[in-house]
Amino acid sequence: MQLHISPKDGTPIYAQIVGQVKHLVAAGRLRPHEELLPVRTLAAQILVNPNTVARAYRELESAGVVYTRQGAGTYVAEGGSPLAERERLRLLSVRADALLVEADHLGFTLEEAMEVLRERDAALRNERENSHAES
Amino acid sequence: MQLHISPKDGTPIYAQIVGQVKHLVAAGRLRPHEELLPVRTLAAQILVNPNTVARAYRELESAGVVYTRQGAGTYVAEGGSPLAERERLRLLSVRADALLVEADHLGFTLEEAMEVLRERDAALRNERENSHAES
DNA sequence: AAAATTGTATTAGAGTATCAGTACAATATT
DNA sequence: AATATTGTACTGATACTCTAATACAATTTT
Repeated sequence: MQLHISPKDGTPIYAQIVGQVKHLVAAGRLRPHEELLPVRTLAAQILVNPNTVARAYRELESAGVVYTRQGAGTYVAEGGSPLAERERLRLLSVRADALLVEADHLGFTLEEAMEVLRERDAALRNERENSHAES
Repeated sequence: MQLHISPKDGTPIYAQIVGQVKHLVAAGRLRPHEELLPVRTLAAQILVNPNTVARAYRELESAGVVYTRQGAGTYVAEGGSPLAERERLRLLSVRADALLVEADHLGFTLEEAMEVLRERDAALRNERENSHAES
């Protein structure tokens, strides 16, 4: 599991871990039920305190991205989180609004924004293909 | 200018102001060259320190959303910011990635995510229409 | 059963962000 | 020119975030 941490990036280390793991899961580089590195191992690898990794794992569990079994390990959860439809839509709308406001401000049309979205989606899917090929 | 501030929302007051003004501009409720409320007036309206509003206005100016003339006032800027194409694309891609990762995790397909995006865009445009009708 | 490995809990400290108080500078208005 | 109105700069107090240190609990392995 390759994580790239920038201690002085402004964004907290634990948040960087959360974001990158989410991205890895979305990209399929981490498959359901696959075990994440133990907190101490990952902590040693990226040179931070184990608690920092533990916090990231806790947040990921809250988000439904992973599940943990104390003494055993932390594993990638399967399927989407079982949230109510209304809540799923609300969460996605927040991101959509952010994208639209940013796009408008940057002078992109809706069509252009959607084109960018398609391209980024293709990039994500490409990562997924590569990761399957590797393993 | 109607702003809804939640002092204990977790997100800083100045950030709430920034976000809502950006949204208002994107929705056309604030037109180019329109004057924002003076820092003291808005501060009194939402019951915060003028400095907090001033900070928000400063951030908005850095973002190219408004321009300020000391002694005169703060006004909505026109057009998109004159950023390099590469930078514009990068900024939008950040939002797009966030949307896609979230969508994947929530179990939305790309098509569904794009549909949500269209709906939210329609909602934004609707706000715009209403604000024009009002004024 | 013992030891090793894993996640968890609690506490504390350093740093930073947030906001308020006050005084200042530039522009507009009278 | 004088006054009022606007944004700005500086300082400081408080609260909170982030990280680390240490000890604990549950599970797996030997």
